Order: sequence, then structure tokens, then C-alpha cells
Amino acid sequence: MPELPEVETTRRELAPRLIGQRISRVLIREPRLRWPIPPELAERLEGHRIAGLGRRAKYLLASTRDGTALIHLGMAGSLRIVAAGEPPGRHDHVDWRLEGGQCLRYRDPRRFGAMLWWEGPPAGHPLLSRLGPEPFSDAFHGGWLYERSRGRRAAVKSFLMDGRIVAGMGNIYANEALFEAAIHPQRPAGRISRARYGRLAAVIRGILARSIGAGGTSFRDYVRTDGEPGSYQARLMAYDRAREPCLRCGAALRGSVVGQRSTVWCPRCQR
DNA sequence: AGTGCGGCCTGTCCGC
DNA sequence: TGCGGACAGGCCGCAC
Repeated sequence: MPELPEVETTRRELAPRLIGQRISRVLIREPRLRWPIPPELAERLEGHRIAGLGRRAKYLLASTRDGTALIHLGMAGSLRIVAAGEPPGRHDHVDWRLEGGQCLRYRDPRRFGAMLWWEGPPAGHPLLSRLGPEPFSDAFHGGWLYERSRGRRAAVKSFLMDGRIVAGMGNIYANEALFEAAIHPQRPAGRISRARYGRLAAVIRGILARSIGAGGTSFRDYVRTDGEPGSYQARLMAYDRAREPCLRCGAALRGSVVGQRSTVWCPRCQR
């Protein structure tokens, strides 16, 4: 499923092929995503050049002179550039036809994603305005996590997956980061020291950077914009490895549900 | 304010 | 082998 590294990989691959391109026609075959695609999206985009392709959390932000299309890939979505003549598959819900015969194709089998239109600064959009710092921004550091966690009794894993704390941390990377930082996922967020949060912040940045460098993980439905799978899967240490041996100490990893999300940890390494 | 939970979807996996 | 049902998963929006 597309997590932050997959979304960032998608952005980097698409940006040089989209920026400066004029959209000739937007074809919406299935508007029923998480929220309906707004009817005005097509008319706002058609005839305009894509001026930039940004990212905030897991939202891709395709901007024109007049506004921004927010695109979320949900759990199983993908964006690819195809030839305009290529017949769409069952779950290819939206095409942005580009002048010159190429086509940006949005596919989302489970329709957990979104494609929305927003005029004005993207940061002001209700879905983005309350997000916490990006993991790679200066505002994200151990001190931030420490201050925000004081008095909180919820599990640190739930805390990490709260978008107001840090933008774009999904289940896979919350599991991986806590494993690497040797922090038990069920530990109350408010009972972790400043030093440990410093290490955790560094670990989060490191894992995400490595995964982006490798082109994203390859879980289930994710494919890169060229159709190739990502390559980080081999390096996942915890996620989806319940009952398998810890890659650090050999103990059997434990699996459970924390904050309604499947969670894996090493009972020996993580405290 | 913090916390927990329901709900949206469908491909995949498991058991019969 | 085929079929049905449970499950996963991001994350908003609501209830407490």
C-alpha cells in the first residue's frame, strides 16, 4: 500500500514528465472515491498547464495557475503515465489527457483514495491544515515528539500514526521505526524520555529516506509509475513478520492489534 | 483535548 | 476445485 515513501517516489518520477504539460481533457469514469470527485475538477484542470507537483503527508498536490488537485492513493491506488490510446482497466477511474498524446492514469481498486480540487494555498485545505510537521522538515525532531507526548497515555504507536504529530507515518513505518528504536509499541507515549524520542525521530527519518532511495516498498498492490515493483520489502524488519525470528536477537516476534492496526514487535528488544 | 471506534471498499487468503 | 466469509488497511469524522 502506498505509504509516504511510495507517494514521494511517485511524485519524483512523475514531476519531470508532468510539469509544464498542458491538460487537454480530464476523463472521470468513476467519481465515487472516498469523497466524490467534485464535478468542477475537470473544467478547472482542462486547458491548464501543470505548474508543480508537491506532496504533503501522503497527498500529492498537482498545481495549476488557478488551484491545486489533491490526490490521495488510499490503500491500493497508483498513478501511471500511459499512452492515450491504452485501454483502461476496470479500476482505472480517472485519466488526465495531456497534449502530446500521453495520459496520467489514476487507478484505485478499493476506492479509498481521493481526488479533490482546491483554490487557494494548499496549506489551507481542511485535510492539510492540521497536519503535523513533515518527517524531513526542521520542525520534526525529538523535542517536538517529547513536548507533544507529555501527559498522553495512548500507545506510542497510535501517537506516531496521528497525522497531527507527524505527517504521513503509516502502519508499516510505525512498526519499523519502533522496532529499530527498540521502543515497545504499547508503551504510553507520555512515558518515553526526551533522549529516546531524539533517537526515534532520527530513526524515522533514516528509514523513510532509505525507503525513498530504494523506490518505495513493494507491498501488495504498489507499483512504480513504470509498472515495476518497489524494492524495500526485503528490508522490512518487523511488519508482517509476527511469530518469525527477530532479525536482531532471534526471539519470536509478537503480533497483536494496537490502535486497531496490526502491530508486530520483539518482546526482548523493544521496551 | 485526547482517545477510541465506525465506516468506506475489494483483492487476497483461509477454511470448508 | 470452488465457494463464501473474514480480513486488511488510511484516516476522516464522530462520540465520549
